[in-house]
Amino acid sequence: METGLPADPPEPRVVGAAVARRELPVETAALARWLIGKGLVHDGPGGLTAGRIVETEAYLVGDAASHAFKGPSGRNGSMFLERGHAYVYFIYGTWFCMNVSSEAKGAGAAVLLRALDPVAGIELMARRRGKSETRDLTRGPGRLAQAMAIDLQQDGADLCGDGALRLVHVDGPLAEIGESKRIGITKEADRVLRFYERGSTFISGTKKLNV
DNA sequence: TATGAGATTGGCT
DNA sequence: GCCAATCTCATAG
Repeated sequence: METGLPADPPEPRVVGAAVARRELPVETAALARWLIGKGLVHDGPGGLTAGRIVETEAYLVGDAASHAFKGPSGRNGSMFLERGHAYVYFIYGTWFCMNVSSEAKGAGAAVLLRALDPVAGIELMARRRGKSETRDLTRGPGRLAQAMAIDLQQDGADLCGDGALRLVHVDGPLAEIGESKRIGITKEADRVLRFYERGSTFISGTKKLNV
């Protein structure tokens, strides 16, 4: 892999052009698909980390599997922000997961970021994760958040501004996108609302989920 | 006030 | 393949 590249690439692949809010598709599943291949940058503690989004899941309005299904609560408030804001939650007493809020203010829907392809700050990610295997740095929502230093401090952050955590455009060919059922849920388990970059080595779960 | 389930991961069998 | 770790919320008593 990557053996044909020059020894010292002059620029990272992240172009850095911020994603404007008006570019984001208004419907949640469309946003989940659109986010594949876009970049996530965090100018965080210890330095900058960035990755290409390669796996997402959509949690729609009126979706029984969504945290917003029963209305706003203390935890899920950021799901009700206008599209393009971060919704970060703490799960299983151990991990954080990051979502991008979708649709209109007050709607209550979001896209879960499940995996990244690391682009910048890989050594910093490895330190935060306590792991050296690049493939294990950002494969899965909990690992992704830990590698990018995303926690409740980023909950509610505007991802379309010039803040520390932001969405950006990335150079390169458009990814071929696969679809499947969502992972790890029991309600609405048959709905096809997971999107991923075909062939990426950073897809979470088993090989069957990357066809 | 108590209890159980949950959009996960890592370690052990 | 199984299970512990351990926070937040919803539901029940």
